[in-house]
Amino acid sequence: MKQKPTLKVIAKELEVSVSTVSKALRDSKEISEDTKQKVKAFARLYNYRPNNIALSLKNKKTKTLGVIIPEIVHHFFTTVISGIEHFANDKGYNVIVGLSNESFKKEVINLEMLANGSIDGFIISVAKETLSFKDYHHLSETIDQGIPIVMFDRVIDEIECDKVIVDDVETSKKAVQKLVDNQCQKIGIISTKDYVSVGRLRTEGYKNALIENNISIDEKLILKIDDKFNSDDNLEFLEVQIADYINNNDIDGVFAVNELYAITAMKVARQKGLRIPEDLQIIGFTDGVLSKHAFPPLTTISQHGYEMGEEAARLLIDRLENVDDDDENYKTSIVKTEIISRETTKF
Amino acid sequence: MKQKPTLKVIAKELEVSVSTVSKALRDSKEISEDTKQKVKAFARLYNYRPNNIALSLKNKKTKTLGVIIPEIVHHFFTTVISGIEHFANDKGYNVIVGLSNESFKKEVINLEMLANGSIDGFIISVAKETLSFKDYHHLSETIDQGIPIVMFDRVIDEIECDKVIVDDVETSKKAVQKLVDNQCQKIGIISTKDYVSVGRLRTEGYKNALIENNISIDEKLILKIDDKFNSDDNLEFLEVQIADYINNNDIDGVFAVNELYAITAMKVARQKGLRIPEDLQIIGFTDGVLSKHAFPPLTTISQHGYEMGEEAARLLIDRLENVDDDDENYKTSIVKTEIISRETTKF
DNA sequence: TGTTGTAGCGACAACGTTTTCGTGTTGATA
DNA sequence: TATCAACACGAAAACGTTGTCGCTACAACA
Repeated sequence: MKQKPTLKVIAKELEVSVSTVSKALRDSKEISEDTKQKVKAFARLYNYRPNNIALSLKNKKTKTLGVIIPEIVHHFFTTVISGIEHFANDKGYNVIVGLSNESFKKEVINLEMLANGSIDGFIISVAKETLSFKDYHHLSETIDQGIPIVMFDRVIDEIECDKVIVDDVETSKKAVQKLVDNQCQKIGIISTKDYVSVGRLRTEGYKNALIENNISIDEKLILKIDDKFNSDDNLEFLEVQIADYINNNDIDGVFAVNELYAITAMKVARQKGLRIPEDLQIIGFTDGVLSKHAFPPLTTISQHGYEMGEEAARLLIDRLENVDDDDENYKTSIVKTEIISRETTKF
Repeated sequence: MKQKPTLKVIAKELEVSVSTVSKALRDSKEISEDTKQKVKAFARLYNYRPNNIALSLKNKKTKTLGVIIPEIVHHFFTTVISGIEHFANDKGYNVIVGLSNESFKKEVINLEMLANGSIDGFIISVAKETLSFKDYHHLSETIDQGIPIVMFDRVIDEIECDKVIVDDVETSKKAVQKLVDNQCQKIGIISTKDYVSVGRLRTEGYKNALIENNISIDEKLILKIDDKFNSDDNLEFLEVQIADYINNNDIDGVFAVNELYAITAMKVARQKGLRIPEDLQIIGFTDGVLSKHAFPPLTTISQHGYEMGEEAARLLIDRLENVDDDDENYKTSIVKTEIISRETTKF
């Protein structure tokens, strides 16, 4: 087992000082070509690499980004992480991932664990519990300590920071408009409780579309699912709620605010003997593997998670590397969405 | 913006020495109750937290695990990460994620980037490219430097380290046996090229099952897909290959070594007018969202990714925290699998 | 009174870097 | 020969911690 060599051991071996070695390796012109060659050869031979931790301590920068998300077993989040990783790695940053599991407490713990010097900044999508508790002290304190945060997807208006979102209202409106254009007479929405910002906004878009088409809003057609926590656990409960909803409202078009709701609606409809898209047209939000491989393939709205991730990383790194100039003027990037027409809509 | 206080500023403020502050906070009995109270109160007030980086440097431990996987947009890997995260966090470790994108070069870069002090050990599932190149120097060098590695899923026999796998051969045999028991007459397998260890092993299990049932092995029924890189890009190519295969062999049972292959086979079969499971029974390896929500829901083998992640983290942390005693006796954990019978098989 | 013990605290080194500043040796110049 | 710049290198500080050691003051003891 070869231990990693340090400057010190190289220095001792070559009978020069630590500073000389350091300078030689960084090609300082203070050092003669001769010594440089010797030091570099030796370093190469022993595969010297500067210790990141020591550099972090010295530079007060870790070149590491902390990403905190509700859950990782979720296609949208993984695409976002991919985007973050890609951009960050390109810029020489590492990514450290924390999972909140939709729990406020875990979110706080994760944040605190990483805020003690381990990372330079955060990219975060807040937990549902945090949203429902409306307790954001951990976030504002972190920002207060000079650690920048970029929020994406699930975002908090009250907190001032960079944000990356899709235009939920406008996008949802477009989706519902598509259903209207496709001759749907009775259009419903399967959404979340209002404390989840994206659910609220998408419902708003749904309403806007109806209003613009002079269709009256029927609150019975608005289903707000309450899945506070991990959705996988209460899959059956979800199915029951959606079955109830579909059985009690003879809708012929439905807009679901996420993939799972859409797929479940499809399943329930099939059990009820409805043909898709003839009897019921469905559009889901968030394009994931499920939508693509569903039968029939689901018409969805693509959020471009990868691009969101890249953009979030870009905003964060920009802020980290230009601390001085544009302080405090926070941006919120809106990444564009796209309707991917597949087979659960007539067109 | 409040900067994080350090021991030094607390010391200056309280007019004591840095060591006194450090000791007071760690409840050393060298310090009088009086001073302890004062220091602690002050620290609480200013929300003092020790700087992780400084601790890492001092202790030569980062309490961070590096996880390197081929891609994150993949349900199996995300469940593994969940398991790792959970166990690691419980033990006070953080997790830093690197993506190889199935590329040898990126795997090496990621490894080197993290091996310079940033992490205490690795958990890795190697890239397909690495497997096909058979170039493992980066892995052996890392181990040589005293940084332990735990491999999972895609594993390299030649490298000595802890490993977490499923018993691919035995599990696949069971799956194929199920098809035999379900009266399938002509059973095929959709696998990967042999350099992917899991593909090779699963094919072996397939053959074993046939041999045990005195069924002769027909190489034409063994399809070895060559998707060297990211599977999402050449989805169509995949479909063509599988369509060719299904159209040219009138199989009535097929075992696919992963979820995507199984789903694609189902799609192709449907297009051909085959009824599932009446005309064709399908079993997939790796239980993911796709299988669960497919239509009809897919019978699969669950790999228990979460448990694999936990086990990998356990092995790694065990090794990190007991460096002295059981050096060099590497374990390979085999986590058990389970056939989840859904609707693509008759029983 | 002199010795010993101990409570309470500070100085310092160490972890591995980078960087500033100083210093000794050379060779050229006045 | 004295002065000075250029060159090549070393010493030391700094980042924030922890732990060892040493020091002082005072109390207890012989």
